[in-house]
Amino acid sequence: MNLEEGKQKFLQSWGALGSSWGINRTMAQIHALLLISAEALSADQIMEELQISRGNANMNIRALIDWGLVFKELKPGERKEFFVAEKDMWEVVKCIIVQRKKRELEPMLKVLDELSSVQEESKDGEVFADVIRDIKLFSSKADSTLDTLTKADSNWFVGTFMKMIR
Amino acid sequence: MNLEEGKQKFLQSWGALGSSWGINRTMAQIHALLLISAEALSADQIMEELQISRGNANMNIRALIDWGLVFKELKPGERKEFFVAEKDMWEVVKCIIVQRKKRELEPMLKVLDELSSVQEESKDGEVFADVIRDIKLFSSKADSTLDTLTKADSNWFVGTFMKMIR
DNA sequence: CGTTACTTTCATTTATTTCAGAAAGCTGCG
DNA sequence: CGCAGCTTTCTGAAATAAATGAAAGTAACG
Repeated sequence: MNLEEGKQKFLQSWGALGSSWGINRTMAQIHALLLISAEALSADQIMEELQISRGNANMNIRALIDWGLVFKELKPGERKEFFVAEKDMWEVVKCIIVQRKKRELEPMLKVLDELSSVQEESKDGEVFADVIRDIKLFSSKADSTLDTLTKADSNWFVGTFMKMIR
Repeated sequence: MNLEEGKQKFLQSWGALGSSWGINRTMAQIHALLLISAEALSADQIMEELQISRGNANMNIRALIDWGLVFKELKPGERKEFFVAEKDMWEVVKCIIVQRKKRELEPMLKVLDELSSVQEESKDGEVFADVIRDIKLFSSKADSTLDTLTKADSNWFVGTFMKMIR
């Protein structure tokens, strides 16, 4: 496989992976493209490379910047904006964890708290309370674990997990 | 909040969470409904409760069974099939991890292997190789970590993570 | 100022996903 | 058989999400 084929395949696969991770296909592809670019790219270069419209490119670049996965880079003497991706995989994963945690886990914990107040003396009521308690226990644990993870640096992560998995 | 309101809210929230996890809304709601039911439910009861069609119910129950999140239960003397959910949260999460790993991580690892063969003497070629190597490293680590996790039992998980996060 | 070189927004269009309901498949029983 | 009682599969319709392209907005520079 040559470099060009490899790049195409990578863009393709990263896009597919992204779409099952709450990141839309194009957003993931832009990220992939920037990941494997030696230089910062302009919006026009991204549009050209991925064959997408200006609007689409802009919106997704913006979203990636919000997530903290991509940064603006201004070249002296150029009026265009250029973009670079965060290339440290551990940082990338941390960003994604933070976003998903915020969007999913935290709202869920809030709902679970409300649901804990349900009290009813019946078989159904008991089962309900049990399930909610279990999920809450599990979610809080996940929440604090993720907090710790996202505060940790790469070496700590590698070290701890390596020990953990023997 | 009374039990009925609580149930509705739970069905609602679990459905929303599911849909950002590659599990479709209805599938997640059926799972939620079974989770909080003291008794096994029939397809008809599920249709009634969630106001969904027979076809929809059937397809999603089937999918849940495939995933290992729901089991058939045959009541003696009844021709209907009844369904119960796996209620141990740790088992539930393990199921989901296994499915997602199979659907996402493993294909990605395969692609990365192919992409490792790309060799080209240029700045771009170098960056590409570097990125692929990093992702591969990270993914393999994630892969073996998840393997260990899914083989572990609940107590081990709780213990290790509690230690890990102080 | 006003022109130029971009960036951002937004109403439409287009693609994807999900669902209801009809039709077809089983299974067991008389 | 053939009918009753369920389960499964399929297809077109409806809902949802994403992309386009043109118009509006901004900022640097003479």
